[in-house]
Amino acid sequence: MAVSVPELPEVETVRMGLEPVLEGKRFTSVETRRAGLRVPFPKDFAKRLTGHKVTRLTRRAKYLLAELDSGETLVIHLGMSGRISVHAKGAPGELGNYLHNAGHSDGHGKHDHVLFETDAPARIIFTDHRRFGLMVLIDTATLTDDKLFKGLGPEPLSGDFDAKYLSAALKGKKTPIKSALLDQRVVSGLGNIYVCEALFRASISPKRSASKVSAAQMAPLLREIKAVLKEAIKAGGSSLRDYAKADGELGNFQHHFLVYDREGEPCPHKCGGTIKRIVQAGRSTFYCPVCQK
DNA sequence: CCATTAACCTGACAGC
DNA sequence: TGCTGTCAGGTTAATG
Repeated sequence: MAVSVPELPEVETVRMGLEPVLEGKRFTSVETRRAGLRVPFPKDFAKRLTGHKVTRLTRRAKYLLAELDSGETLVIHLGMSGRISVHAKGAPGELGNYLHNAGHSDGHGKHDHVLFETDAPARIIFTDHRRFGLMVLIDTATLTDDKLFKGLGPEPLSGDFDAKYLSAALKGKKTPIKSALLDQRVVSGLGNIYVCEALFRASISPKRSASKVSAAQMAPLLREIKAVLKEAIKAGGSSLRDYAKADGELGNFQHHFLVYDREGEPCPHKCGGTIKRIVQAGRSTFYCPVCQK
């Protein structure tokens, strides 16, 4: 299966993998290989990072947040194809079991756009062949007011994302439930793949109008969204431990999905249906027309 | 205000 | 072999 696009669980996996080489560590050098990604790098980007310590590494939606002791936060979005790999600066293996050595990359690959070195001592390479990613620096004090974060819906794994909230958020929305769940203002962090998977698991048709998701369907929908994300995060954690033993990179996710990219295959619910692919709002949707109502 | 669509970008792949 | 065209999807600006 192809390497998938980073959604919430993948970003969380990257966060978990980066934590040991970033949290409490100081940037000793930062190098950019181009003017920017989806947006230009901030003014004096390297200068504003170098010498500063990462006090916390967190995640909001699909954004990684590296809080610095300078009062700024480094915000990283992986876009569609962003990958992060961690390498030893010296001899292989000297970093211990938190090293995820991508092996094949020396940081001079065609799409290696940003190199961070820390006093871990580790070299962190940001690779993004399609450059839909983003890196900005934002004042930590006003981070939540920033336009990137201001309109974001609740974290799907938080207690705020419950039946009461979701019913209200979907009320009056004529757009299909599939599109509504991709809207980061409704809930943040879901992408095309996990929305397809959650709707399948909850047996809800992606074509159903958002406002017409019944009260009875709300609980399964919430449960399956949370479950599929948790399972993917768990799988990501396992893969991190595997990568510590073998070559790999943070973000090289190869999950197994029930319906995504399975057009023409029999429905895994064994309802006799066949997985169909349709396009909604310009995105592929995979679902079972028989058991998703 | 709301909903839909195109644009950004490059690698992979199908078809000729 | 190599060309051309299409597709993938997170986010956002533009359009209806």
